Amino acid sequence: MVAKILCVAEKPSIAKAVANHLAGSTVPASNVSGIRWLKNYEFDFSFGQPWGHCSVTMTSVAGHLDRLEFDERYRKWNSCDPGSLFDAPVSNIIDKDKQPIARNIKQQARYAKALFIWTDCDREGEHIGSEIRKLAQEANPRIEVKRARFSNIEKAHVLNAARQPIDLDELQANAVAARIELDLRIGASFTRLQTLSLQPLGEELQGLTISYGSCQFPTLGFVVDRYFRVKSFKPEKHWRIEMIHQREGKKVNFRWDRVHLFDRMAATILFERCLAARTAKVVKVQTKPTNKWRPLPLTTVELQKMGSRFLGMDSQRVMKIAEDLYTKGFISYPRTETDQFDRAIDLKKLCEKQKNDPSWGQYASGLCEGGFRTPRAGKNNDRAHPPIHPVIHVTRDKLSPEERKVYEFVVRRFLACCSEDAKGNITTVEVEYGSEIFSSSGLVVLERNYLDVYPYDKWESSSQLPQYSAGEKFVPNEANLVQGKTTPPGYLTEPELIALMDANGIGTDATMAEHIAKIKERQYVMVQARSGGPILPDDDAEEDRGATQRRSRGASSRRGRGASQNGGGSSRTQRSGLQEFIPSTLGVALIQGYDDVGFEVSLSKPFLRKEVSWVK
DNA sequence: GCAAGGTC
Repeated sequence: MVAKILCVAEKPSIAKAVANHLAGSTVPASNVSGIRWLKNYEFDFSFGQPWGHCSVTMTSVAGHLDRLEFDERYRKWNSCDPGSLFDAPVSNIIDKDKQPIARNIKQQARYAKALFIWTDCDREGEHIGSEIRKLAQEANPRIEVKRARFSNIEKAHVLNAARQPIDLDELQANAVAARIELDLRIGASFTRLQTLSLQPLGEELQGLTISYGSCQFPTLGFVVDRYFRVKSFKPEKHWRIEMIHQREGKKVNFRWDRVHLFDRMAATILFERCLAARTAKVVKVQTKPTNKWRPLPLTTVELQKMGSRFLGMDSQRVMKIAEDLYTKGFISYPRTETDQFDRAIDLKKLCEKQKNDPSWGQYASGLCEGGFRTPRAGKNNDRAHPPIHPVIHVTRDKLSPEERKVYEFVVRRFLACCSEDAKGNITTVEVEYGSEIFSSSGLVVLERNYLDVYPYDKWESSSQLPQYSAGEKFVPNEANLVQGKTTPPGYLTEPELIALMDANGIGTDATMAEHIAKIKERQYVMVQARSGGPILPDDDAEEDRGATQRRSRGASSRRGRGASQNGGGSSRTQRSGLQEFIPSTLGVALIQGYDDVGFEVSLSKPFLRKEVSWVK
């Protein structure tokens, strides 16, 4: 008799894709009673030894099945001292809406020889695998359990994974079990303690849930930390030498190599040497090619950052839309840390699918006709999902306005990844004036390449430098000692917060947006549109030019480092319209309160959480 | 009325 093997994936889309690959053709889906979107796929497949030719049922769960909860008598908020939640009995239950999924696995496991677990190859996937195993073994104690190791759903890779199964990683599964229990006990006990003891302190606190969470607090901590850095900022005076030369009707503003000095006397002495020298000497004129690199393949974190920067949506909204697009089959899985495409994915074919779009179709055609370049590879690979990319072409009328924005971004980003870098020439003129070196540069963009399809990056030719030749001397038209001062940082913006959470291991790509939404909902932080004010970390701001200055306005546009690779571009345009986070009195008080308690490890800082969720 | 992590 043919052996039966049960395969269970983490989500329906993987079950479907894997089933079709293993079967070699589209497998009909059969319904599972009690749950509309769950399907079973039945087909034959030859696993390697010892299983051989088998009859397979492929199905899935939808994330975790189990939920950890306190026993009945601890559930009411006033039923116990919050501290007792640290050792109150807890148990795993399966929510009612997940019961049909569990029932399906048990039914299918009953007559199966083996269970193959196809959950994502990450820590949570390992734990979900252990939940599936527990169910299967309840129905069939003798079932053999294996795990497929796969990092994408490309056919050859999937077939390979099916034939070389490994074992579940118990250590990782256990680490997640510990994480779940800690989060529940600490979250529930601190939340009850805070809410019950703080609410009576003020009218404004009535009815508020004053929650504590191992991720929400470090998230809030970042906002509060920045707030205090802005508040306690003391401007420092500095001085710089400005030198302007006019030639061919153009005003050339030379930058001082030292940028500025905080010592007035030193700056003055250097400035006087410049004046004493009278003439400046051109020491180097150099024109060299420069590139602006195309973007890296798209990760979740990057999608969220770009969303709040360019699409006018907060990170939670962007993720919601991206998930909808994924569910409809328009884009790939939107929760990924991977910024490198696997060789096995046919990227050209994906470009081809975009050929008929009225906006970027022509550009996509260009890629198909020779413009295609293999994308750059970033440093991250979660071995579970490819970078976010469009799966099929979708016409405008099938999308809501917000869906359209996110889909368009995903497509343009993908096409940009598959393009050539932008190319230009940068000319730098370096002069010696007194004892000091000054320089100025001009950029000519020669080939826009990926920029044509990716308007989110800016790289434009600057005004051109007049001719200079090495060795020549000239008398500057103006030389000034300019006093400026350092400017405070801005309040934290959403892309900055996401970057901090990412770098410090707070939350996962799937949950960072939720934590941000949570601290807003709890009224720990407020959001305001960034407008004017001391935003730009640019020493041109807030200059006090004093009485001696003759410098004309409008000549300062040459300050930018036109050729910086991967640079963020001018911050002024990118930052306008951005939201920034200001902590509420409550938010500040909570963070300060915890810091004042002086735990060995600060709960407002990310270090403890990072240790809990650290992988290897 | 609590957490964070999956996913539909």
